[in-house]
Amino acid sequence: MLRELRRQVREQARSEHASPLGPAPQLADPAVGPSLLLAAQALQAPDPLPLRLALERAQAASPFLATSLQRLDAWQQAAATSEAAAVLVRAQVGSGKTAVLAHRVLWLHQVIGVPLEQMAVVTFTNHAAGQLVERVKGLLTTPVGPAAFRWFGTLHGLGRSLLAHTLDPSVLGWRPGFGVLDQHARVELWQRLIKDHHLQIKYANRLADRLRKLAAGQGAQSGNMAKDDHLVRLAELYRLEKLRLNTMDFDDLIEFAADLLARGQQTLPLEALLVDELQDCEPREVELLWALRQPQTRFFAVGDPNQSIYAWRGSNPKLFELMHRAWQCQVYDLPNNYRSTPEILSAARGVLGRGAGEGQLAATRATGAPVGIRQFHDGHLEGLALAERFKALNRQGVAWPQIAVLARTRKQLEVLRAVLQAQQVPCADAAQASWEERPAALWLLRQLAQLGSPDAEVLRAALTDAQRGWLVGRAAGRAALTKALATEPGPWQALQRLVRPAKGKLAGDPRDVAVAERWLGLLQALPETGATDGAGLESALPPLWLRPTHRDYQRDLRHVQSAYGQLATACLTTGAWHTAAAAVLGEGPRDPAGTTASGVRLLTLHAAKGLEFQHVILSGCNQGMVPLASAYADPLQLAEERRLLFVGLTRARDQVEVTWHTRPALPQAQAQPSDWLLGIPAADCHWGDAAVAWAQSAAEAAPPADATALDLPWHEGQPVKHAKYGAGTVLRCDSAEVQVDFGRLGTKAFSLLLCPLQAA
DNA sequence: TGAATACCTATTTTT
DNA sequence: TAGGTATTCA
Repeated sequence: MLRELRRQVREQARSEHASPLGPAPQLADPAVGPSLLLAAQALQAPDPLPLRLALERAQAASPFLATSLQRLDAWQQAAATSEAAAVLVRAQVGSGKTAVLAHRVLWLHQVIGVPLEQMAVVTFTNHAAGQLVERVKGLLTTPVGPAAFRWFGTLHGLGRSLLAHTLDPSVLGWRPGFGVLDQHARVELWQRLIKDHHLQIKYANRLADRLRKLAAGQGAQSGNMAKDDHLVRLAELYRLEKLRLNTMDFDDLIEFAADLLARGQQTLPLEALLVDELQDCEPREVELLWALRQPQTRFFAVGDPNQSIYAWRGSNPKLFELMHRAWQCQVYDLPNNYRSTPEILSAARGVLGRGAGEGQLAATRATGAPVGIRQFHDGHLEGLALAERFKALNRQGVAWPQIAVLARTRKQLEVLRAVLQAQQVPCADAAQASWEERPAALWLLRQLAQLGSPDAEVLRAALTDAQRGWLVGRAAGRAALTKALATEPGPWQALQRLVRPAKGKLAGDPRDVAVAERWLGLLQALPETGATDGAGLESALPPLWLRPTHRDYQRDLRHVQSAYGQLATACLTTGAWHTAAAAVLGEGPRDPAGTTASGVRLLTLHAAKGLEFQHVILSGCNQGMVPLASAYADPLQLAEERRLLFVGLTRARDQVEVTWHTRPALPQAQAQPSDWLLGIPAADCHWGDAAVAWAQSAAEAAPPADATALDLPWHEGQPVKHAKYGAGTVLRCDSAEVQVDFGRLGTKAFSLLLCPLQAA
């Protein structure tokens, strides 16, 4: 029976992952909601008698715990003190699930007598695990050492810990003391293998995705490939190389641990298994949970199917139901939201539509302000308005970190971040900021760091790099470059020959050649100007090495300029280019002025999960962004987009404002607000002056005069000066960008935010 | 070798 | 809709 259900879960998870089109077999319409079965059981209010008995037991074991339990509501108490061996807690948003989880740990430990060392408590992030441990420590009357929490952490952490200390990975060929490859090291290893073994890999930019699909048995074909490439060989080489280096990647930690446990060679002394955010577990993580649980292991999982937003990564929105059936779990509900105002919760329910089915989300707070819905011309103008709003809030005593701006994509946030910073609003660092997320800047810094000791191979790689080294390559033809590199004594000579061919005629687009020449000059100058001070640096580097027509040009430009600034600072202390670049690479990206750890938070809807703020702006909720236009192809995806908006709205304690743009910057977005905003009950929201604007939206193609006259700093025909290009004339200016004609030097575009122009 | 054509994908991310 | 990649054609 169990085996059969387990197979079902696995198959289902896989099939949903494999083909997001079409619902999995045997399942009801996902939009109907998580599980009517679960809902029916959970509707009954907790019986007071067992609660009283439970509190008495707690009192006998630990008066401190009993006091703390009494501060919970009846639903929370019932879940935390359940006598059932397997418990599922369906926690509505903001209903105190972390408190319940912490109290459950204490209940099991102090009342049932389970040693902390024999509990595995699994969270989704290390941050969440840390918070939980702190909470548990706060409920303990006697201090315990860190060893007690050896199995508190993420599933990856647990897998690693088990493989290192409890299980025997030598069965699989790995030795004790194995290392772990992070995402970046993994990519570098692939690249090295491809190079060393002369592998032909197509769609190399989608390599991770292709390898994952291959591992899932979905074949090696991709895109419009007619013939196989060396992907299968790469996968095998990668496996062998990991063995040789005695390292595992993140996926291996989960998979190997589950595999070894399933073989049953070692049995864990695991008395209790507690899981947070169950709805987000991926198939291989579910496998590990299954392998972890022994017959005697008490199981306790908390989650909210309404907040399942990772199905695209493989998590199964039906996991609650499947677990419930497989392990005959007792189900508890936490219906009371202690976070948000009734208006916010009503709006959140509204956007969930039919998916909210059970209607058990109950508000406990006093009435607040309605949800505001406002439109702006675009992200830039919204940013300016938000800056004033945030400053006013801050003057009224709202701390910066109590304000958050949420958007569907990171690209939307970048615009807002730039404007807010330009307006001196402190913004918190982007979560997980790393150079890996800034490929253009990373590439530049790497080249500079390497140039201290020019190495022909490094330079060759730089110049022929498919994504970033395109300039020189295109100016002369990449094949010609490769040939030149092979025939000339060194890369410098090869470059020179290409940029200035013997006949004296420049090859390729003159603009490309001009930039290539600048590059050449820069590269040649670098070793000599190693001691350049920071002051001259920014003007010494060409800002145009990126392709202006590239989709990510503005983003890359910002990143590169930010990296220049950091490099300039580093040069002041370390002196030489290459050491400064290496230092900057090591310290990670620091955004320019205005960025602090305690500023306004700008987050994607996904990244905002699990957080809460006093004031929340949901920015750019245009039709086509929320939901993303592509989600319409698949009802499962569409349901997930609804949950995503639900998550966004419910981050707010006091106030939410939803905004949309009459001139959205991204092509997928339409010039109208998301349809789903209409699901918000009229009593709970306030549509700015949108009614008017909406009616006008058809006439938007030619924006009204007052929209174009919005305090733009430059106007058509205005003479301007630029430090490098000299005198020019403004061709065009919108709220984002100004285009200037510099005559012989051609036309340049500048972002208004970083605009180095002066009026002539 | 280079140009033209065909096809696919776009977004979200922890460890 | 556009931009990137593979493939085909000249």
